[in-house]
Amino acid sequence: MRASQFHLSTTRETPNDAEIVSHQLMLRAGLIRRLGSGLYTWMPLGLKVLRKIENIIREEMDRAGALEMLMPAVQPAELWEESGRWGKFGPELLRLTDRHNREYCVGPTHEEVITDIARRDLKSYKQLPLNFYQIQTKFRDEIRPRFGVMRSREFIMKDAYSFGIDAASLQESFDAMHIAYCAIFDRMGLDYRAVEADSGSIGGAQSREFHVLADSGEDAVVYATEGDYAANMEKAEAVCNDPRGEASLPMQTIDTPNVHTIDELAASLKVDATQCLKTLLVKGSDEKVPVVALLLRGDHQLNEVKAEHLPEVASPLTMADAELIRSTVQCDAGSIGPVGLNIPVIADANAACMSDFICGANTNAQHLTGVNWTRDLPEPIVRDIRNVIEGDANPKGNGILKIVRGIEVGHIFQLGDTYSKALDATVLDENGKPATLMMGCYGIGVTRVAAAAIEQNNDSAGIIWPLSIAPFEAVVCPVNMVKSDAVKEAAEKLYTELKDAGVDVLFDDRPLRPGAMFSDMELIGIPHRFVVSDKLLANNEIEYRGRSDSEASIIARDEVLAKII
RNA sequence: CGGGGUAUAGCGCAGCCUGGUAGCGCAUCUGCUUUGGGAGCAGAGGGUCGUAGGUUCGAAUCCUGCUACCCCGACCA
Repeated sequence: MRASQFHLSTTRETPNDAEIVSHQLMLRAGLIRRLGSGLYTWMPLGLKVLRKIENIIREEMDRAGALEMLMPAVQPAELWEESGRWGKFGPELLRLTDRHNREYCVGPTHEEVITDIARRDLKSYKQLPLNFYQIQTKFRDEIRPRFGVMRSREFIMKDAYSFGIDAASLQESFDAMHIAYCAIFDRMGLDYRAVEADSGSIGGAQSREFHVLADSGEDAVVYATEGDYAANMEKAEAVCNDPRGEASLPMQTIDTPNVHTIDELAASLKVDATQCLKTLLVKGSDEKVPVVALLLRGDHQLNEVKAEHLPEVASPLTMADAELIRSTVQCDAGSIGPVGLNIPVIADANAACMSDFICGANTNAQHLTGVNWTRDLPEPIVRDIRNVIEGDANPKGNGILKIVRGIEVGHIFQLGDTYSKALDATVLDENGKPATLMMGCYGIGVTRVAAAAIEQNNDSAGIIWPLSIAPFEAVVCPVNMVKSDAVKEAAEKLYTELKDAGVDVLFDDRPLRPGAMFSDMELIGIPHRFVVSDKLLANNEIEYRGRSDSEASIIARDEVLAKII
């Protein structure tokens, strides 16, 4: 491709509403243009990147035996009513009405459609297992789109859905996808982790998220320093190996005026937050237990997903409001404690192994010190309800937990029979009896991968594309071609040679000064750069510089192909 | 949804307080010179100042409504 005919459109200045580096660089390099909130046009240069990402995904999905198809973006409401999601899905589902007043949504995902296909098309266990996928535009009306295509409303996703006769078959499909995903992200040259994720309300089902590691990531990824344990924050298991200390202090009531938070409590008593116990009141799961107390060590944070899964706790998790707190403990939030409570008390393991601790006295402006389990209050129910913190013990063995930031680019998940049951998708099994299909779903955010790759690979000059997803693999930069026929001829020849060798090469034939040309090519992140100039030609040489090399090197003209093939 | 902010040329901004008919940098176009790290000089084009109304002799500027966009928050015991 010749740059003069490719509409490269780079800018030196950064648009002021771009917060993170990938968004800034994508705009500056001319990969994308914003149309509206969370809506982006992919320019020719950006589309080349998307196509390369898609092709890698396609090749690996095909290799894993999945079949590509294409479903409609707009879906009838009836299907969603059948699955029960028309009512459950919140405002992020974009709903619309056609001229006949029939209701539709723009698909944020395609479980309903694919399950509908399956129930109509699949009749026998002999047709299984199957895995269908598509690469298609989705729409989710995000509360707050941000970070460019990282969290946009319209985005391109690869979604796949597997169908098996039983749980074992589902597990096989799931494992095959796990392998395929690793192959995909390996080929893209990304630093990523596959982590255990919360599997929602479906018990026993497996769920893995694939995160590209980057400091700007929106998710916390937890991994163990020894062994291969890795999980996201919702799922990461918090364990407590510390023994409970002996009770050494008597329980005392102290006045604590103007103390409402753990920080204030620790500061006023000059103790560590780890000595304080935090009591949270949440709504219970039924009318008989309207309120449940959740206990955490002062420095720990509640994990809402874990709490929500507890049978005693209402789902979705709802914090008790001021009125409910008043009627339960006769004091305000900030002075609540577990001593003398006659509601279910659920403590995190670390909270349950505290001794001589400090907590609210259930009277405003008072706290208790020297509190001890068994002696002063009954043993609590112990459950994992907190977020892990850096340095926690590895729940699966030796070592400790570390926390890094990640960008979720893929998710594989065992759906089981949730949708197949709701939509009655069955096939006949070996005994001629109807069997409900076991489904898995597997997503990759195609557009997000592009942003994540930049987030992970950039420097002050611009993007540093991994070779496999770079818009061009190499660029030929002639110096002062307008004046030198020799340079023009040599550059044309090099360009043709690279092209004929199968290299996706850009020929920067624009009449630019070298500085401007180099800056542009670095901004858009082309991995290999070859410079042709009169001086170099005199010695039959070419200058080569890899995008992440600190310096250029001079190579012989006939070493060019060997350099990159 | 709550709070804050912005809207002036393609992009980044000034002008607004104190009303008098719009300017700077980058980009664009023309010419000449220049050509190994975002060139110099000379010239040119481009804006219903988000939108609707109000005040005024006169509004980018003051007032009101609307719209769009951005940021922060939605863990508090």
